[in-house]
Amino acid sequence: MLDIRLIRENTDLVKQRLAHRSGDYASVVDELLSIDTARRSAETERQKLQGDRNRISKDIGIAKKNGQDTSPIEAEVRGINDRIEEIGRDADAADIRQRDLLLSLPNLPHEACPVGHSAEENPEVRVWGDKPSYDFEPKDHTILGQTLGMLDFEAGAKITGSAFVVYRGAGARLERALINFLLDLHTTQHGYLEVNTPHLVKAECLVGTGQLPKFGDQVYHSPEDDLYLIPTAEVPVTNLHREEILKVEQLPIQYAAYTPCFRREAGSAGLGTRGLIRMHQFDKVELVKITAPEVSMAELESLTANAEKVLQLLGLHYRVIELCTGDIGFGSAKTYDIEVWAPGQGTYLEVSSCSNFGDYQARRMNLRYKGEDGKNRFPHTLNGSGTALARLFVALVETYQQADGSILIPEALRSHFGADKIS
RNA sequence: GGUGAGGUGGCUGAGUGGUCGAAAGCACAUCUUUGCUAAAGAUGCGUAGCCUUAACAGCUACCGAGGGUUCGAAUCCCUCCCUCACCGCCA
Repeated sequence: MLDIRLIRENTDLVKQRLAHRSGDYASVVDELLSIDTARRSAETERQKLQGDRNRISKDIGIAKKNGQDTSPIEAEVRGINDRIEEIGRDADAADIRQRDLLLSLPNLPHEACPVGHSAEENPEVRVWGDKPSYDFEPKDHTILGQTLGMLDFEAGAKITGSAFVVYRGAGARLERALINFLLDLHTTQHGYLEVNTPHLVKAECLVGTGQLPKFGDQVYHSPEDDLYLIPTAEVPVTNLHREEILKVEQLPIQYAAYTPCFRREAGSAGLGTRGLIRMHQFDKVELVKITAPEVSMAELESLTANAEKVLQLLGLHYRVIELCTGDIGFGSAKTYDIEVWAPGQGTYLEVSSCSNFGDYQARRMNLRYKGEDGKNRFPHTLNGSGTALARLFVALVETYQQADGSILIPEALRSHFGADKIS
């Protein structure tokens, strides 16, 4: 959520930054400004009337004590109350409208975020390793997975539907080994605290991180309980501190969490979504940071490095790209994507998206910290996958496949997996 | 799911219709004094909005949430939520 005062006082700057995003928000800003003016004038009027009422009511109490007849002034207060109610309706309506508009406005891209219109303009930041070469035709993970009895897409479709999968045998074990490997790495080497959160959350959590109200059609919802299946651990983990005032000594807060993620993927079904690459449910280890504003950009770099370490240890070739203003997510001010090479696909797969949200999410969830000077401030929130499992699984089995159809387990994963190959 | 108790400021905890945004204590901050591994005293110390501003100040709202009664609600009424205890059920 943007600060209404920033919009009021630096309208041009706000419009100019938003203009770099895809989508047109100038008219929303204009409506916001006129609603804000109306809201404040109604609010001022209401508060003045409430002040009148409070004063006169006190007088009534005193007059009654003195045994005086108070019925004329009581009638006067009733008249004031009618006007308070009337003007209050305007003030409340404007307030609700203003909040709705603010929630529908995306974050301002940071000045460090490269300007561009679409994914084609995302600059490549760095590349690690090389594309592996094979003296045979590398197979797709769906072939490998089914041949080795690791992946059963038919069973997934049978019990739930398309874009759900059943991991079996070595596949299930590999998935579990990867989760443990990731959590162990981030908690013992990178200083994150492991948390294990509910997979169902209240609507306000999704508002807090930005999925609601705008992207409600992308999340699974249980109407009886008004609970939502989490699309990412970012939601429960970042909201752990919603409505709180943190102490400055608590910062930075660093959490790592494994959860399954549930996504409806409305409108994108069947589009280049072979195998594990785009599922309605997938596992992910998420990294979340809450930091002081001054250090958030540096923390984004370290968070991204923490995610990259995963791929380095597993020996997987990857590249890091920076999302341009036309491609960054709704709430993000700056984002790096990490894309791992999948030889069977002949393409890079996004396995991590590391973003600095600035104070955008903190404002939405009213998360603050008390600064050195005793003033309450909004901290910055960051998160990134560390990493998404399904696609990491794809890259791993496709990269380490052998001519005989077996799969080597990279050194770093062997103690977690308990074997050095799958055959 | 049942029964009972309860939800007040960072914490403890008063407060059952009128000058209560809320006593007192603790914690915290600044200052003073005595002096030294501490003590005493003074002052300050919630959140948000509005209006102003160089700053201060002022006003309004908030005592779990939402409604209601009233000229006036932390206080009375209704609904809901949550916490704790015991019982039931259960992985």
